[in-house]
Formats: sequence, C-alpha cells, structure tokens
Amino acid sequence: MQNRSEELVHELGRKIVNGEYLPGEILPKAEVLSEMHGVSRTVVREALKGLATRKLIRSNQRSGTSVLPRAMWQWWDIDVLTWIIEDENNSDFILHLTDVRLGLEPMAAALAAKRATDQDHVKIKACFEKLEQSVGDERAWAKADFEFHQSILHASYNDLMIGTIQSLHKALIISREKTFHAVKEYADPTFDSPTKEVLDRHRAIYEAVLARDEDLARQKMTDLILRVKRLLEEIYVS
Amino acid sequence: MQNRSEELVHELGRKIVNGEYLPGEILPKAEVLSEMHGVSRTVVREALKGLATRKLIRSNQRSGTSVLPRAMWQWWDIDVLTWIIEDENNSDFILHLTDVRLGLEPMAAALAAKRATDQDHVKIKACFEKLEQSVGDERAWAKADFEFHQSILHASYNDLMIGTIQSLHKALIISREKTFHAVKEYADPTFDSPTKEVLDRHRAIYEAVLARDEDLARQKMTDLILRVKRLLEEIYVS
DNA sequence: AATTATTTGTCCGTATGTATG
DNA sequence: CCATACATACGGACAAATAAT
Repeated sequence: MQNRSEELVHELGRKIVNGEYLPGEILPKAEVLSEMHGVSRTVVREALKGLATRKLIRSNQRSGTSVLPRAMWQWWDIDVLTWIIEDENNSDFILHLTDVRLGLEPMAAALAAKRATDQDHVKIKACFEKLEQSVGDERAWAKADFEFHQSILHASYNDLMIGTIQSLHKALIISREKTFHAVKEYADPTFDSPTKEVLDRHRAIYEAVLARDEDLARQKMTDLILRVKRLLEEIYVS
Repeated sequence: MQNRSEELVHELGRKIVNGEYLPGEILPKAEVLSEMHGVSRTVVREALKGLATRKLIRSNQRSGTSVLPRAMWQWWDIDVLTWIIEDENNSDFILHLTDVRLGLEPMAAALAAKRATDQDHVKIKACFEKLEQSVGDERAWAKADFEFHQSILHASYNDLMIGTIQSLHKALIISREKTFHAVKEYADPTFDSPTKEVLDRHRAIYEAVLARDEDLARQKMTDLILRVKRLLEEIYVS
C-alpha cells in the first residue's frame, strides 16, 4: 500500500464487498470516517473518489454517500476482483470467472490463429518448447504456461481482449494463492498441472494456431478450459 | 458532469486516450494543472485519483505523474470506453468490441438456457412478444431489443458476465450515437434492425433458451452477432 | 413555497515525506 | 549526504446542493 488513501480504499472496499456495508446503505459522513480512521478529511475524500470510480459508491450532497448495487460495480478492476476472491462468501466466484474465461480465451485463440504474424509464430513456438521442457517442474511450468498463453493472447491483436484476459489471469493467480493452503488435498485446477497429458492439450492449441486453423484453435482451447471447469465443479459443487 | 473534479477527469482522460499525453510522458505537476484549469490543487488531486484508479496514470513522489501504457488501462470503465469510442483514431474499436461480444454473449445465452428458472422463462417470453409487436418501429424495437437481451442475460446468473456485457452494450449505444449522423447512408448495424428476418433470428434464440438447449442457444446467438460483425466489416474495412 | 439543516464540494496555506541527482 | 522537486497530508473555512420542515 502506497499511501493512506489507498489503504482506506482497501479497508472500505473490503467492507462493502463482504457486506458490512450493504447496497443502499449510507456510509458515515466524511468527517466521521476521518475520525474513525485517524486521517484527514482530504484523505477520506480521495479514498471515496477511488471507490466512486470503481462504482462501489456514489456521493450526493446532503444525502451522503451510499453503496451502489452489485450490478454497477466495476468487476474488472483488479482490486475489486481481489476483494471478492478474498471474501469467503464468494467462494464460487471462481466458477463464474471460468465461464467468462470459457467465452473469451477460445475466441482469443481463434483470433490468434487468424492474425498471428510470422514473428508471432516464432514467439509462440519458443514458448511451447519452453513448456515441453518444463513437464514435471511445478515452478518452471507455471512460468512457461503463463508465457505460452500470453504469446497467443498477444497475437489476437485486440487490446480489449488482451486487457480483459490479463485481468482474468491475475484474478486466477490471486485465487490460487488463497486456496493454496486451504485445499491441500486437491491439486488446484485453476492453473494447468505440469503433466504429459496437459502438455498434449497445449500442443493441440499450439499446432492449431500455427496451422491458422481458427475453429480448431477455438475448440482445443475450449477443451483445455473445460477440463479446468470440471475439476473446479468437483471441488465446489460437491 | 457533476463536479469540477469529474470535469477534469474527462478532460485529461480524453487527452490521454487520444494521444495528446503519450504513455511514459510526465503530466504537468499538480500546481500547474491547477492553474491551467482554474481549479484548486484539491480538485486536481481528486481528478488524478480518478485517472489513477482507471490505470491511465501513476503518481510518484519526486518524479511526478506519468501516463501508463495502454495495456494497463481499465478498458471496461464506462468513461474510458467513451473516450476511446469518441476518439477518431479508434474507429475500428467497435470491431474489437464485437469480437469480445462474440465470445461472451453466446456463452451467456448458453448459461441462460441451462439456468433459467420458470420465472425467467415467463419474463423472456414476455420480452420476445414485445419484440414481435415492435417490428417496423425503430424506437420501440430498440427498447424491446435491449430488454429482450437483458432478460436472457439476467438468467445467466453470473454477475461478472452480466456486468461485462452491460458495459459492452453501453459502449455500443455510445458508438451508435456517435456514428448516427456520420454514417447516414448505412444503417448502423451495431444494433439489430426491426425487420422480420432479424426477428426470426431472435425467435431462434428465444426458443432455444426456453427449450433449455444450451448448444443451440449459443449457436443462434453467435449467428445473430456474426451478422452484425459482417455488416460492420463492410463499413470499416473497406 | 420558502427556510433551514446537513452533507458533500471546493479552496488555500502550510507542513511533511520521499526519491533523484 | 545534501539540495531539490515533486507528491502526500493536514486543518479550517466557505460554497453549493438538496432533504426535511
């Protein structure tokens, strides 16, 4: 945390997400918040601005600042994602994320198959070979896996898609860190495991992209994420 | 615009998006911005907080406030979307949006087919009948169309998906307002037109969702958006 | 319909913190 | 280690909007 207003943003943001302040509720007025947290009113105002930008609250003169309904929140803000994932009440949020992932990543793969330049192909090939060499090594795999997906994502040449999927991956990493200790008995399916079988799934994607076969790339990426989804459902639904 | 800091956010945000301030560049210091725009430092600071939350800038003590690379921007923030769409240099952004849409909306339709309750079915049916009655009436259709898609979206029961697609639709509306006068000779394909043929496409989606046929719902929604995409490509690529 | 009370919005003067050269 | 230049933080005042009376 860099400064006091950022701190306060996190503190209040967390309380809103986990329901200590409910949608529709009025927050204590700025002066009171200032006393409650031992900071100046300036800091409180800047913190509220931060939450207002994320559409968690709205300020009105005289009537105070109220919590907005969930439907208005800026879900893709990395801090909002973090607060939601860290909140115990949203343990199934990772399943919702996976459904969005299932919509976007196969599309990104299809776009990459269509638009990748020769340079992109070289890069993707290099990343896949790194992946091949990482089978069995948990740490090396995690890094190579990230970069492999990144190389394909970049070749989609769609900034909006890239930004969204990057946020999505960040959220998965946060979720992973959180469940790492909690669910030791299961391997965390959020990220791919460094086995031969999973490598072959990546190979299928890799080959489809290089072959410029959009539909196949889409299909193989779907297969990969569906496998994750099924493992997640085993854990959470049961 | 509600207050001066919001105004300033828009003014600076626009300048960053359209390249008047480039990534890496250092903004004038708070005191100077304050003079330039005739507002106090407090207002400037709150505005900068707003831009920092959107990841357009980052403030550092001593080195000043710099513009962040596009890859870090919060693309789904409605204001960022607005600035990008309004900027002439991003006229093809709507195509990028459509690709994302093509990933998400068919997935949402599939989820709706899977998860819709009986109540949802009633709602969706009512919305479709409104749509049927609106054929030929541009204004009535636009409203009914919006609500039809909304009713299906809601039945996906995925807050993240709902929030994202809602932002997407808002962006399409903004884009429509912008191109409305600019491209008179073409009908704007961003939204569906109130013809019998398009109605039938909606009917196919509607029937698939009520029949709880996930794959068919996905497919029919894909068909609908692909039609839009092709029309858009005719306009922008040529 | 006018007045008042309450809360956010705005301003400014000053002081402190922090990274850079 | 010092000087500089910037952001960060504080407090007290007044303005503006709007809900309640």
